[in-house]
Amino acid sequence: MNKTLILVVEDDKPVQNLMTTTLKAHDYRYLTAMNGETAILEASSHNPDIILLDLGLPDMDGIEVIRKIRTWSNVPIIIISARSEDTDKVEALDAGADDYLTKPFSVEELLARLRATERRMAVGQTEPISSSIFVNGKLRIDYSAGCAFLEDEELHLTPIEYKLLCLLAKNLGKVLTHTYITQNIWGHSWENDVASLRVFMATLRKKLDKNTDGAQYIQTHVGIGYRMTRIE
Amino acid sequence: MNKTLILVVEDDKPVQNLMTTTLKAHDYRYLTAMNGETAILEASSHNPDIILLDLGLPDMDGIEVIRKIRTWSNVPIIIISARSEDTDKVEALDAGADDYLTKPFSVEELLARLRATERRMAVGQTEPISSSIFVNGKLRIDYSAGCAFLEDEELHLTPIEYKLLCLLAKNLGKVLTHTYITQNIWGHSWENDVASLRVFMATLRKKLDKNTDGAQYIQTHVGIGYRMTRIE
DNA sequence: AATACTTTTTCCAAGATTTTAACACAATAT
DNA sequence: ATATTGTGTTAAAATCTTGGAAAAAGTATT
Repeated sequence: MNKTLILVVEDDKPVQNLMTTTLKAHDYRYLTAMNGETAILEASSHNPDIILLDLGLPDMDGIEVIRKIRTWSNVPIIIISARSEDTDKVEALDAGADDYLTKPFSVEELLARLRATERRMAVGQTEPISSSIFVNGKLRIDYSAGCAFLEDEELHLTPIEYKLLCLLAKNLGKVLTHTYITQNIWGHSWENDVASLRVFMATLRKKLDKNTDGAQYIQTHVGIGYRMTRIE
Repeated sequence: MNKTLILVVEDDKPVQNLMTTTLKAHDYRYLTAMNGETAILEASSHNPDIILLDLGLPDMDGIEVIRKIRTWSNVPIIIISARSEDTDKVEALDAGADDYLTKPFSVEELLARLRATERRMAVGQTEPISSSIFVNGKLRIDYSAGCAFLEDEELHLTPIEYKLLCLLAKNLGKVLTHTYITQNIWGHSWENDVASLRVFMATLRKKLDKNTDGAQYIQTHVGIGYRMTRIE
């Protein structure tokens, strides 16, 4: 097997150097990023095995970085942060982080946690090779960039429309119930949510089916819910 | 899915109580052990989903417990220890632990780490691809996608028709009484329901037997009910 | 504060599904 | 053979669901 590739996201140069020299000394390959945007870019283009992420980045909240990456990947993310409050840890872990270390951290502990993470990965070595780009017919979704295209033309989608589209795309071919969809988007399922859902479906369809000849991306299953069908 | 079962290994009664009441309040099932020997016994006999392990046990070193359990199981082990030295953490993690919390710990953090662990476990077990697909002759039902096919052509079924088809399919070869069927579909069994049932059977048959030469998926058993027969 | 944009609510015609009713025919019992 | 009961089929009626317009409410931006 190949050497483990680690993406180090840290804007403080000295700390970053400490980490990279340590990694190099212990036979890891690594990439670096100094801010959230490049972190997401590197993560989507190089598919690292593990990500070490500092929460205090200059351009965006680290939590947002976790959320973005989790939209397409299950790569282990270990947070390394100066914030030691419980609430910070809880928020990061619930956003999708796998582990949380507070600075100043012990290099030995970091290495041990890396080994533990590697060991765990080796167990379930299935890795469905999730790409950060989804394609179906003329529709294309770039999860890492957070935008969708219809034959090279970018779709202007509102946040909920985008979420909805991703949900349907991730379950291509499956019929999703109203309840499942509303649960995923609003976190609950009240009477009115289904009415809202219908409106969003209508606008989404208007945007999607604008350019396609007859093709129907979203199908209704009366009394059940909706699904995205495979095209071509 | 079932509630997560957690084995709590802790010899200090008050701490153990704190943990178990917390777990109970958050909808976990749990087992307890006060020493290493019973911990290993419980782990092997009940196959918990996660183990919370205190390193300071009366009868043996917690590290030994980790090693023993790791000889046969990859169950996630989260250490909860008073020892906060790096070397302790490194030793435990390298012995096979998945995470390490030092006392006194925040209950919220523990819960967040449990959620993170559960999430990680759930990743690997996504859809063994088959299992949720039923096949009989030219008929195919994809339960997880919620749709049915007759020789690659999708059947357009209303919710009740689909339910009915699934009910028959799941009891392939068995005769189902009218009462059993109506109970399953409407939750009750009134006089009129059997009349409705006949109508649904008719439409279902029309859709099913359209494409098959002579084959009869659904058989009538006069005075009793219906059954789906195995084809080919 | 004004503006643009997004989300939610309300409504109803159009559409789809389910139920009911009617009748011919098949099976069974007397 | 005849009566009785059960079944398949069709069509209309009743009911429920959906799409989309339009307005109201809520947010973000300038």
